[in-house]
Amino acid sequence: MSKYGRKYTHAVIATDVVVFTIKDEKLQALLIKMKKPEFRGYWAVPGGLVKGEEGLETAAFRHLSEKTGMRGVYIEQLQTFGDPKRDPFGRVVSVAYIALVSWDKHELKTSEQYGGVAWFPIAGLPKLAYDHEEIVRMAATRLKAKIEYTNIVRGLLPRRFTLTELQRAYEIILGKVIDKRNFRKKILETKIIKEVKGKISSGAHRPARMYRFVVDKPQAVEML
Amino acid sequence: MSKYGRKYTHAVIATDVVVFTIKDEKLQALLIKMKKPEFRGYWAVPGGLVKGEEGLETAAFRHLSEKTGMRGVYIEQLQTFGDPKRDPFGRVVSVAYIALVSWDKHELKTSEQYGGVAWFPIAGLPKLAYDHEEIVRMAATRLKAKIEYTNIVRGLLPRRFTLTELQRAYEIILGKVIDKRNFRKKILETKIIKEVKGKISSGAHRPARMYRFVVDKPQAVEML
DNA sequence: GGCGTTGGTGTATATAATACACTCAATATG
DNA sequence: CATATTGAGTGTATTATATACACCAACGCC
Repeated sequence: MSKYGRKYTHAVIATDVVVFTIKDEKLQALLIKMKKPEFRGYWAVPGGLVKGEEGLETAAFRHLSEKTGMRGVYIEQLQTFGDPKRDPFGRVVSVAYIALVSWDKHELKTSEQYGGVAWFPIAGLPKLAYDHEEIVRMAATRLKAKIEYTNIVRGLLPRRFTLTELQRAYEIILGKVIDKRNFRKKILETKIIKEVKGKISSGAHRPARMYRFVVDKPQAVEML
Repeated sequence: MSKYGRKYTHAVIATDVVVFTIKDEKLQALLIKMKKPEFRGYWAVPGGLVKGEEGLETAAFRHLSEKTGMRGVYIEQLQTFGDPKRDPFGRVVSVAYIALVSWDKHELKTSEQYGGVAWFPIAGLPKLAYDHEEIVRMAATRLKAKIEYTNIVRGLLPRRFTLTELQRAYEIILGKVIDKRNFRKKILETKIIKEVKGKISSGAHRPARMYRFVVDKPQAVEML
C-alpha cells in the first residue's frame, strides 16, 4: 500500500485523448457516444481511469484502443484539467493528450459500454460530457499553434503524400489559403520532407510527385 | 464518497511549482531542503498533495505559501509527470507549474518539516529528489521558448524597470547577448511595455527611463 | 485532338532582421 | 571644478526573409 494512502480524500486520475484527423476537407475529432442514462445524448473524448501501476501514456493508449479500436498512434500531452467540479460524480483529474491520425488508416469500433464512435467536425461538435468541449477547443488551439513550428502535421498524412495534400492540411488547420509557390519553397527549405520515388495519378490531370517525412518523431522546425 | 472510489489502486495527485528568478545575473530556481532521513542531502521543488475538493492551482498556491512563504505569484501549468516509479514511496502523479518572481519581493521562510529554502542557479543545482531535476530542466526549456513569443518575462521584473534591466533578463534566459538598439526597437514595437514618469540614477552615469508592462496578464506577443 | 483539371515552376517587391558607433548625463576622482 | 568614467540613449545601411503574382505541363475524358 502506498505511503500516501489515507491522509486525504483522494482524486482519481484519468486520461483523455483528443484524436484529430482531416476528413472531407475539415478538421474532425473522434468522439464516443455515452450510453449511461445520466449522459443520454452526450458524446465524449475517449479516455478513462488510470490503473494502479500503469503509466499515464499507457493508460491513454489502452483506453483509446478499448474504446475506439485505434492503435499505434502518436500522442502528446496537452494539459491537465483538475477542476473539482468537472466530473459531477467524483473528483477526477484528467490528463489530456492530443493525437493526429490519418482517418482511413483506422477502423473504428467501440466497446459495449458506449453507444458508438464517430468523427465530428470541430465546427459542429455535438453536446459533450464533462468539460470535454473545453478540452477539444484547447487541443484545436494548440494544434493550430504547433503546426507553425513543428512537424506535428506528419500524423495527419499517410506515409507518402503529395505537396498539395500537405498544403491542404495546413490550410484546413490554419483556416486560411496559402500561396502554392511560397508554400512549396518554404516547406522544402525546412527539410522535414523528402521526395520519394513514384508518382500518383489521381484524376484527369498531371500526376503528382510523392513525398515523405524525413523524421517521424516530433521535432521543432522553423516554418510558415 | 466518489463513484470512482474502489475499482483501482489509485494514484495520488500532487502539484509542484518551479519558481524562477533572476539573481546575481543568473537564472535561479527556488528549492527546499528535505529533512526526511530517506532524502538526506536532497533538495526538492516546493509542492505537495492535492486535498479532496481543492483545485490544482489552489493546491499549488497553498504548498508554495506553506513551504516557501511566497504569495501572490502567477503560475502556469507546465506538464504532468506520472511515471509509476517517480516516487519510490507510492504512486504520485504530479502536475507541475512554473512561476516567475522578482526575488527581492519575497521573504523566504519554510516550515518545520523542511530543512531550509534557497535559490540555486539552474547551472549548478544540488541533488534533487524524485524526478525534480527533469521537471526543473523542462521548466527552464519552456521558459526559454515562451520568452520569445509571450510577455512571460514580466513576472521576473519589478513593476517599474529600465530597458537595460529588461534586456538583461532576456539575455540571461536566452543565454546570448542582444544588440541594444535592435532590442529596444523590437520591444517597443510590441507595445507590451510603456514608459512611465520618473528616472532612476543607479551609478556614475546618465539616469535611465522607467517602463512598466501594459498588461500584467499572460499574452502571446510577436517578439525577438 | 480539344478541353478541363490539377501539378509544377521563378522573379520582383516589400517587409523584417541584423550589424554597427557615437553623444548624453550623471557620478567619481584628482 | 575640470576631467575621466560609466551606462543611457539614438539611426541608418545592409542583408535576409516573406509576399505577391501567371503561365505551361501532363494527364483523363469526351
